[in-house]
Amino acid sequence: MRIATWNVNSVRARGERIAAWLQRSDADVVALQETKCRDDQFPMELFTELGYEVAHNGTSQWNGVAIASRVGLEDVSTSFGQPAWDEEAGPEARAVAATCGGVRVWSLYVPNGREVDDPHYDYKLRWLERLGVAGREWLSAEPRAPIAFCGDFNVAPQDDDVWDMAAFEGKTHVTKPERDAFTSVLNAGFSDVVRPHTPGPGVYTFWDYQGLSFPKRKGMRIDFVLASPELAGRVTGATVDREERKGKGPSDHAPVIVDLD
DNA sequence: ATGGTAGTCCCACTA
Repeated sequence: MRIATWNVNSVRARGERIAAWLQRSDADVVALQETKCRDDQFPMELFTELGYEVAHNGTSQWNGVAIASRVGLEDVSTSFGQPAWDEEAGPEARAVAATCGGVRVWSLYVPNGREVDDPHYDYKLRWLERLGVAGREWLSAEPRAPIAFCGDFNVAPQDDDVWDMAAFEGKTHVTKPERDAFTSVLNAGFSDVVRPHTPGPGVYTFWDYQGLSFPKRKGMRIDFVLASPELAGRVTGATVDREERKGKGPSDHAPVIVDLD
């Protein structure tokens, strides 16, 4: 089975590329982030025509996450107890889960902290820490559960995960609290199953649209597949599809692909 | 040549 995660930066603006990529990549399950639309605006036919079922969580032009699967899609959920930015409005559309081919897949779009002194930074930390707590609870109840946390974590956990640490002085994505919050998810029993197959430095999943970042290789590795122990043991390979960042109208993120036994 | 982006509820905000 092949699973993937991809921040598409608008599913409507990138329909043609996404359909072409699905056929080229041969992914069985793909977790999408930043669909940037409501459920009623989601281009469902694009996926159903290719044999995928879709679970989408989108409430506005912001955020939006989905799972497309051609190996089944059961027990859809949008909550792991995550905090809301606005408690009255409820949680933002940043999480959706489904059981696909026996694997519990989560598509996650971790809040962008904006600036270290912005309230969104604390929101980001709380959101990630709650993910770790939820993961720990699930594995405590079922240690052999095959669970994949797929998504855009908006954290570069190691210095090798950005092109130049000096450029991140005082910036988000690389601060110790963010890295500690990311580590809290790892400590709950999840591991980055992509890095062993894509050693750095210089392997990234995101390149800003601004300033010719992609040709200059100024990228960041912020998109991950974090697997429970049972699932991690089934991983046979992983790649970052940086070719997808090229050409006309790419997302600013590349798809990340994991192969399972 | 020393700046050059792209998405959205369209021109202000998000990333």
